[in-house]
Amino acid sequence: MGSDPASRTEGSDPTGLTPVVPRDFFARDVCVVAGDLVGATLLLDGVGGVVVETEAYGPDDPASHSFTGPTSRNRTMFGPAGRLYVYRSYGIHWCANLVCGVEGVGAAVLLRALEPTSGLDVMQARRGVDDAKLLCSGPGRLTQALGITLAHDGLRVDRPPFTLEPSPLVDVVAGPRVGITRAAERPWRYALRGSPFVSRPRPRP
DNA sequence: GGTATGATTGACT
DNA sequence: GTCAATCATACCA
Repeated sequence: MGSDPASRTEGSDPTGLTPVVPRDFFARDVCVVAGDLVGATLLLDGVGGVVVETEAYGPDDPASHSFTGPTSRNRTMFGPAGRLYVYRSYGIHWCANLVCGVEGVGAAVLLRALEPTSGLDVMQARRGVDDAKLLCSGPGRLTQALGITLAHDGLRVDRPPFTLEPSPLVDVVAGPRVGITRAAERPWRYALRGSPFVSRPRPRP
């Protein structure tokens, strides 16, 4: 004991060690978190890599699932920050988001791409491809490689089976979001500059 | 009740 | 470049 509660994550920690994710990391503006997540290392059961591409979906955002209010699908978005919001995309893929901001507002960061660093063999088996650039370069590919499904919806990303280790000092670039029709002009897509592992090489014209 | 849409991917021309 | 797969949700009658 004796450490500042504000510097610790919620819940008990049997190790007594300092958590790598500050408790308030996700309780900030969704665009700031989306940028700060670039460079972070995300693992699920030891499988994953470095986040190289994210997108922010905020309140008052016509492109966000939260725009029309809570539903059975998006209720996790309106819960506590730092949890996983998983939804089915195009009836085929899973997409993973990290809930941000003040509880009840409905903001989240879409994980769009990772640079694979751990458990390459597991990801290759799940994806059915060997090329590292095809393992996690896209929101649907990323969830398939890590094994994320609706079963992970609502779980905290800073506790097992997940680990998240943010990393400062990365060169982040921003551009328009991908694959949306509404509010498409907002530059809320963030990526690691020059990374060959992003889902699209450059922002769309 | 029906029908259109989508924060995607992979296969194909 | 085009297009199908596949289904929960949104919207309309």
